[in-house]
Amino acid sequence: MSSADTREKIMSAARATVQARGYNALSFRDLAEEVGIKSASVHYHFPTKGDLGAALAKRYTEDGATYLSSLDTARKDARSCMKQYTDIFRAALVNDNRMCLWGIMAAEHEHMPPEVLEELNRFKALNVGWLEKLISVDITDAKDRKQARRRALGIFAAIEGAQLIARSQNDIAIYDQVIESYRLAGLIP
Amino acid sequence: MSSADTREKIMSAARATVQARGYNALSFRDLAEEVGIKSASVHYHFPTKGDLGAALAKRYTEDGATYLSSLDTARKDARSCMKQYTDIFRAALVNDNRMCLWGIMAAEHEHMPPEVLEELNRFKALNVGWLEKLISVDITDAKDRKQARRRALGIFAAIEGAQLIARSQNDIAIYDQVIESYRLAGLIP
DNA sequence: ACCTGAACACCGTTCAAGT
DNA sequence: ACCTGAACACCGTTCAAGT
Repeated sequence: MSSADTREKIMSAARATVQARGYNALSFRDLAEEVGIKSASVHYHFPTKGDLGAALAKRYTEDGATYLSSLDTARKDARSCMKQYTDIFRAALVNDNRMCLWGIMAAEHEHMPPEVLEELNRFKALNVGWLEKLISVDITDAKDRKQARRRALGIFAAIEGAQLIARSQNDIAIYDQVIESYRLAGLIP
Repeated sequence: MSSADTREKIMSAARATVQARGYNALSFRDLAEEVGIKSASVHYHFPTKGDLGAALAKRYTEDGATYLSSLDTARKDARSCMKQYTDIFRAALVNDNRMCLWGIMAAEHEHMPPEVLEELNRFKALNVGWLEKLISVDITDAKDRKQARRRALGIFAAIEGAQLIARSQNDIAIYDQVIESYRLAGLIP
């Protein structure tokens, strides 16, 4: 088996664990056993836990960018597009009550080395940028543009919060209800 | 020094640490040193880390209930009341970028023993109940009432998300902007 | 009643040693 | 290039022993 394969196996096992139980719960020994090597060998691929965390966050942003750009936003109305978006976070909950990597790592913010925090910011910017574009399709006024940016930030924060509260009760219905309340209130299309 | 004093000192030191760095970062050895006893002695007061966590969550709910009932909601308009509420979460951020105990423990949900999860639900119910009351002062229609409950849940989730995103960048201005975007969008009064 | 030292199985990390 | 065993200082927890 090539080194690239081992590296990939480490990353995918680690990502699943972090989304399910958090960065702090990630153990190099458990990870090694899952992959079939010794814990010291994990350090060959990722010198420190922070390096692994940064690689996970970077990959997560890349995957997110690929997925968002694959969404068909041109021929759909804003509401359908927003549903596609909120369904991403919904899928994580359906998948064994997992959480968005950004959300869980942001909550563990104090344990994150600077490289990870930088990657988290990139992920956030990617999402807020996508949302801003979605909600400002027919905005031309400069003041409205600035408000759209902040609205997009608010939408991202609110969706992360919805995931957090639904996950804390392991109840997908709560996520759906909260998202619907955002729509009824006018926060999201 | 009485045992009650030691117990209180353990709890207040632990609460500060959890709000700043999370439940997982809480170390019985560090805690013991801060309080001036040995780590084995902490176990005398709180047999397991889960017991300590549950005690923290319970106290947090009690303190929250006391504070919320102290707020003057009778003679103020809804918007002023809501500002008093969002300022609670703002204060945690101002206090060394700390987070609401509910938010950080909800994110660490997988490490929480059942007693803690129960307490977290009580805290959430307390807050959602207070918010529901606030936003439904002049609602009589039954269908609107049900919507008010879900809206209150959404507001709580959105505020937790706002705290999470602001904290991840250690930037109180982000919190203010996101809260303002909620108000402009019509999610909160 | 309250505290302690010592032990246990865990953790991330390092490093010399293997192939 | 990739992996390993052994060691280090950490962790929560237990327990017999102290006062």
